Amino acid sequence: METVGQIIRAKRESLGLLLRQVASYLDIDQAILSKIERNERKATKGNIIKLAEILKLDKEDLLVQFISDRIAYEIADEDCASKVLKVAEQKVKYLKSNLVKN
Amino acid sequence: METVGQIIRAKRESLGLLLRQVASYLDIDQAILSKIERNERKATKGNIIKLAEILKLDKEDLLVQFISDRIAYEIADEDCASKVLKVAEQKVKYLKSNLVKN
DNA sequence: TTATATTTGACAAATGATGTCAAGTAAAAT
DNA sequence: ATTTTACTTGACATCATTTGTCAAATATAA
Repeated sequence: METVGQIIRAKRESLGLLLRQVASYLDIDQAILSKIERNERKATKGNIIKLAEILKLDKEDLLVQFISDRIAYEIADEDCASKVLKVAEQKVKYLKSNLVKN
Repeated sequence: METVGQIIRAKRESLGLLLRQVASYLDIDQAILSKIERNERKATKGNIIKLAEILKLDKEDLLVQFISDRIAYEIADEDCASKVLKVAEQKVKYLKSNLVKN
């Protein structure tokens, strides 16, 4: 079970890119990218999109990893976590079906 | 598909309680409670726990509704929403299995 | 050692969450 | 029809979190 940070670091190193190079492409300090890769800071959605570009990763996949990381972290300490996810899925479906109408 | 706000308002009214009474029990201004009930503001976790008490609602159930509301709202605009939830579920399981060990 | 890459922690700025307050509206009671 | 009561609204204040910068510390490699 990989985190976004691990995915990013692995791919960055396999491409032989430096923190400073990637960070400059994202327009952030390399300190932040270093922290993102070690899950000490969270990326923004914009960071993720740019990362997918420069690291040649599938944007959709990376976004899924990113958002699911956030959610998992958010509810991991709840003992009703899996019930929460089931109910959330129903609510999302409901919201989406209404988006079409409105 | 009910939101937490709708659940709270329905139960408060069925108990014949006023916004001001419930709000004072939560130690917040009634304006906030009014907004929470109409989903214009989000409750805190503490609010929810106190609401379950005073409205005689099951605490676990209400928390599930509360957190799933948050998550659904958070990802409703993503078109990969249901994939996100599936991956999140796996990650939660993984995190939980490690919590036992550490 | 020297150079290069990464990490760390202190701090600043921007954003978002949480709350107060007072004036506004709506409905019911007098 | 006025007054009272309950609720709603929006402007604003305060506080916490997020997001970032910077420089010094630490590793890694020439």
